[in-house]
Amino acid sequence: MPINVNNLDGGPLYKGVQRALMEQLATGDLKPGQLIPSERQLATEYSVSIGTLRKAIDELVENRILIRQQGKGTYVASHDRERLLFYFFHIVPQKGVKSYPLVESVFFHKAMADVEVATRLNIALGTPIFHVRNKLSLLGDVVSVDDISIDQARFEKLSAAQFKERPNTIYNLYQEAFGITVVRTDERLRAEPASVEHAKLLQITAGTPVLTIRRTAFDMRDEPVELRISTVNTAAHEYFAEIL
Amino acid sequence: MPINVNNLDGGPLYKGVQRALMEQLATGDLKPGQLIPSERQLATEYSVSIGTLRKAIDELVENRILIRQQGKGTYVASHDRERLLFYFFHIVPQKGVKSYPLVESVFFHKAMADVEVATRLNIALGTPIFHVRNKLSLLGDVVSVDDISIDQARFEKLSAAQFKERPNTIYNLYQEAFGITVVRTDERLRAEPASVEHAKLLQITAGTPVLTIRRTAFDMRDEPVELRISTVNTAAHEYFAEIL
DNA sequence: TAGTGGTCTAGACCACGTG
DNA sequence: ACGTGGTCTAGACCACTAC
Repeated sequence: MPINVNNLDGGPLYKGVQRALMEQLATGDLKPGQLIPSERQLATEYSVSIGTLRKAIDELVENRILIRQQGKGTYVASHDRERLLFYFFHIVPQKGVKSYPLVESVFFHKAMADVEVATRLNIALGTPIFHVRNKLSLLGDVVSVDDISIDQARFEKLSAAQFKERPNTIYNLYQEAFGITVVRTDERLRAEPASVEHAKLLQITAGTPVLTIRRTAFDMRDEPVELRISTVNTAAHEYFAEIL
Repeated sequence: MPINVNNLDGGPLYKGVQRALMEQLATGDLKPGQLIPSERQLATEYSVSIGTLRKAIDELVENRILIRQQGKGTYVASHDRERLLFYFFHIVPQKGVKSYPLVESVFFHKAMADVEVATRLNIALGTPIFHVRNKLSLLGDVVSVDDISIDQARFEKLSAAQFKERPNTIYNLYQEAFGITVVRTDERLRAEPASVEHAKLLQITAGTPVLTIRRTAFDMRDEPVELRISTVNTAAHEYFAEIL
């Protein structure tokens, strides 16, 4: 049964196919880790040529929403450890090789959105949120304290236990328990003096310069999901980004 | 006269075409700002189909080495102000909109590579370098002091005057005067206490937390060109990066 | 009107993974 | 052997720019 994605909107045909696929992803019709139909099959379904269908998928693969594997098929990307380590975790040792951090929970609170959280998450001031604090260690040293804020309305029935017992990453939890996939983040960095509270957790003296990373995470519909403020001790580690 | 880029190497045909084009770019056969031959023309030259030729160009356009303009043609990218502001300058006001910094020269010295410079530029310790220091201001406030190190061997006869009188950016100078095009950078960020020297230039007190950005710039052959250490006052500005 | 890049077709054959 | 994605062809027509 052919599906019509023609230019009811005016744009190119392959963009229509792309939107149709994205819709299936956003609704959870196609789930992370799942194999999508073959290109020939999809081309028939949408009544487009194989070339056009491939062009639609090309951009989704570039954005790491789909993953092609020759001989096997095309998968919906999922938040496995390596993927997250590679794309979303930017703290590396000043000397040595990147590794995965040990995460320990400090607390799990209900709270209300302050100005910064409300602005970044695009919700009203005072909206109920979860405020989670984690400690991240590399090679035995605490290098970062993460303060995570998420809208309670988007994460109903989330419990401290889910946060503490999860075997995988937090983005993995968002994806598996709530169907929310983080596809993009933006990060704002500043140098600030460590607060007494953070200094204690980082085992440094208050006032020592620390790097703060304000990261807003966005889902497939480009709506903000999470604000995470990481307070990083850059005595032996640093933030690394490759541009272009 | 058709040119042969066939599988003497084994890889896909479009990769061969891509390498042939890259070679013309790296040698300066095709210069920044210049219009390259049309796709139909190139397809004929290299004896490939238009689809294959387009695929070769697609990746170069993604890497911002070429720029397509429908109706006009395909250009070699050049380091104009907007391009650099957009891709390589990451300091933005905490509140307000991104703008171009005012650059003032502090000094222009000959020096010798220390351990850090030698490591990053992949040259021997003590190699003669230029060490340039600039002040960057946004909206009247000094926000960054940039310490730039480049290998004297790669920039022969570079003068202080060239640095001070240039109407454009430094990368533009590299490109126009030395044929070196920066296509990629990596950046490492730390929070550190401001040195007396830097504090004075930034008009803050020594020891105040400042953000340091160690940026290594690479050319089209992926060889390091420049190490730039930016010391940034993040009282009213911040570093911004979009991930993915 | 002529030339450019942008989209689209309807195939063919190759390289890879799995049973 | 079969099905998958990867490459490649040889066109056609559209949208945009410039003259």
